Amino acid sequence: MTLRVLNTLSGELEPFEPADPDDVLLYYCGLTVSDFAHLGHARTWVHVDVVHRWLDHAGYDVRHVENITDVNEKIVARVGEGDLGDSERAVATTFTDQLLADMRALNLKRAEVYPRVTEHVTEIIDLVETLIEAGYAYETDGSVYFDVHSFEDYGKLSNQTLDAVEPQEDGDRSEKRNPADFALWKAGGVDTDAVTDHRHPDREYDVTTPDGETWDSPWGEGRPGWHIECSAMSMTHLDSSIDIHMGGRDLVFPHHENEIAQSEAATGEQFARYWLHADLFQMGDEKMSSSLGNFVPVKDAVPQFGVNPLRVFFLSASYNSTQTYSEAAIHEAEERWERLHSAYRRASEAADSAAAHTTVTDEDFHAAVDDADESFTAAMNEDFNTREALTALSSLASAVNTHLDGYDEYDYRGLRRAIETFETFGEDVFGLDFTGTSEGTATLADELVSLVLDVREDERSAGNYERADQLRDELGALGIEIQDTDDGTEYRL
RNA sequence: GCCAAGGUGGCAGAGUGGCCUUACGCGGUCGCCUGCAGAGCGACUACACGCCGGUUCGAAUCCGGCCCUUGGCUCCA
Repeated sequence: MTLRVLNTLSGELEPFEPADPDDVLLYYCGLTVSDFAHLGHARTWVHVDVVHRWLDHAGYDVRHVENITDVNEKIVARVGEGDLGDSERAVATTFTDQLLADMRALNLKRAEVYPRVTEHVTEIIDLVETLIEAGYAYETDGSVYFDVHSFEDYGKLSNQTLDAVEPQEDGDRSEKRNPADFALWKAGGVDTDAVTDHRHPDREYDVTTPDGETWDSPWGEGRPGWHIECSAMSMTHLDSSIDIHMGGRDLVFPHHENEIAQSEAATGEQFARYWLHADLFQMGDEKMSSSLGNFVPVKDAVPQFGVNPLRVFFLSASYNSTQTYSEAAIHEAEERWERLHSAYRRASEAADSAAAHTTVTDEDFHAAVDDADESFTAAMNEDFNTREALTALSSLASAVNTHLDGYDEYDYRGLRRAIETFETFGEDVFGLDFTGTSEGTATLADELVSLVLDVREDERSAGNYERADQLRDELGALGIEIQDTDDGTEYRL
């Protein structure tokens, strides 16, 4: 059972073998904090999270680093907008705080560190100096550019040749030797044209011409280029050569291509051995993106749909295929989640009931649990096929229900195995919350509902079904669904 | 134009040569169960694989060509 992953570098499925057999160094290209995170980001996060969790499950010690880009013209563009903040750093902090809150809400495993560009300018400058000394970069008028012609392998990730890239004329930065050269360090302050471009025509700003932050460097006052930060932070917090580098497919070129060029030019080592790219999330027939303004923010979606349904929704398509937003699809995922959760609860209650015996053995049940276990593992090992893995969990739910419906006395060991499988794969690997008691509010509300249910039960016993149904309908109108079972009436919000 | 991913049943979405799985789920139909409903179980429905050729005893799955969609081509997860 070896893990195979689709490496963008080769375009092929490759056996996964970390440099150190016990550890995995994982870097995920995080966000530029210039807006609220949306479901497209959330989808990638959840998949990165599951990769992390699966590697944990496989016994690796995962060192996971995730950067936050807090220096960018788009951030500066929002200075003075509403309560976002009155400086680049303040705006970045506003969105960073929300981003981390969104991640917690999505039940993502924490990265080891969330490094920020503003905290790594020293390392960035050191890396740029190394590149200049090695002849891979040149300085012009206080700006420093990477000379793509000096790096032989340029284009190996996106499978493009310089000839294909070069015709894309840049225009404004004429001090570059070649159009494809990219900035490592930019002289002066923010690009005011870029800031203006990113301002929203319908929004009001307290500051008309905001400044971005600048730093001293050997080439004078300036700002770091976009790509250099990830190289610097990956090397600082992990190593000069790491195992996995992940990100959205839209980053393959130029961002990741440039990261490879500058990193490998500087160190002479392979920057990352496996490049995994999550495909994009679509809104209708175009991608969901901040710049297109067609996005659903995470902070709105989590309360609306719930974290478990959202995670199931994202995992119901594999990370390297596109997925399209639709409320109907998310509601379907919610039903799927409910089915899994309800089977888990039934198994737990049955295992604790007097009807469960260690002397009862349902061979079919055991075989189904074995099968779910093997299928889940095989699916995940084949490039994290979460959809197939989800299928295995559905089968497990069916197996539990079939057993409980078919037997009057229950197979205790079988139930325990099913429960453990749900917990291992559903909770630990997929990050679903099976054990949490819905919202964990065993309060006055619960007692009141119980009271109403008792009254309803009395009416039912007396044959007053009209009255009983009326109570059920009225509870339903309040958002409380009830369900009569052999073991009494259950309800959920 | 170049690079990349993809085109599968009403929807959504796995499957990469012959257990075809018409996977799993949603939807729909019918049974069981239930006072009813819901949930659950069982059965059925949908016998699909962009188009045209080719390889093969046999292809959704391999090869060639074409059409279309999405993404990237220096703001992008």
